[in-house]
Amino acid sequence: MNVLPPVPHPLPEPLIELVAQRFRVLGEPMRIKLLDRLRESDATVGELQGALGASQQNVSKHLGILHSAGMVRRTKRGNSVVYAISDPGVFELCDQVCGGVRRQLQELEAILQNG
Amino acid sequence: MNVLPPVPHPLPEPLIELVAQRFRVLGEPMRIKLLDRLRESDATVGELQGALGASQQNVSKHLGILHSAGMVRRTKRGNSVVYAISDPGVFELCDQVCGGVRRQLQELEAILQNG
DNA sequence: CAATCGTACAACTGTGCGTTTGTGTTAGAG
DNA sequence: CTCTAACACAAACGCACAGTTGTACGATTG
Repeated sequence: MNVLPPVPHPLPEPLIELVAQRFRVLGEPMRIKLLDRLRESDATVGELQGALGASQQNVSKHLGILHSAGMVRRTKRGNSVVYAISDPGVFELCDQVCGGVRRQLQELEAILQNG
Repeated sequence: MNVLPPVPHPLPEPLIELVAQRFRVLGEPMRIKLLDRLRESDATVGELQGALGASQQNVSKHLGILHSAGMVRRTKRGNSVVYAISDPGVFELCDQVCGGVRRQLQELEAILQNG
């Protein structure tokens, strides 16, 4: 396992592009829901479709995007395709953002109560 | 300091919306650049404009979005307005994503070499 | 007070992305 | 072999947002 050197500053242009792209992949509620559901357990397209109440084409498309981004893994099982999280780092990201959001909400609440 | 309870699953709809929105704010190269520059030190709109080679209106607009998201802080200093990072958690996010991207690039490289 | 600099705001245009609709492909059942 | 179900791929529509231009506001300077 090789250790990565620290992130350079300023960030080189192509890296910025990649980072922004990765954030953009997570900037869609449907994809957050898919990942959140997959966090519980692996699932087929049909199961995800039922769980989220979305059309098959829509689910499949977003799963394709998540797959292109290397966040989920595809496995054929009989007639179905099973999806699973392939990069656990996504969880930390989401948790971190969730924490940040809730911290902000708390601050807002505090302001509303004290002001 | 109150401790936040662990994140519930499945994520409630409004929280998902907020999380996605937050990711979307970071899904724009210009805003990543602004944050990356502000990481070095606080700066005025003019300074940021010069450092990034963008128009003043554009810089101001993106700073406004970052400010609405609570990621940067505004401070008046004489004739100018100084912007600064207000949520250091953004750094961890970016670093984490940077790490993830570079890890992926390394894997790709390894595949290309061994395949 | 007038002039200038820095900044924010509003209207407009173009484009990228999400959604929908339709079709192709593969695996299993009869 | 035919039929059906599950999934992926492709094209069209519509919306939301990034970028540009023009303008208005506030502060500093002379």
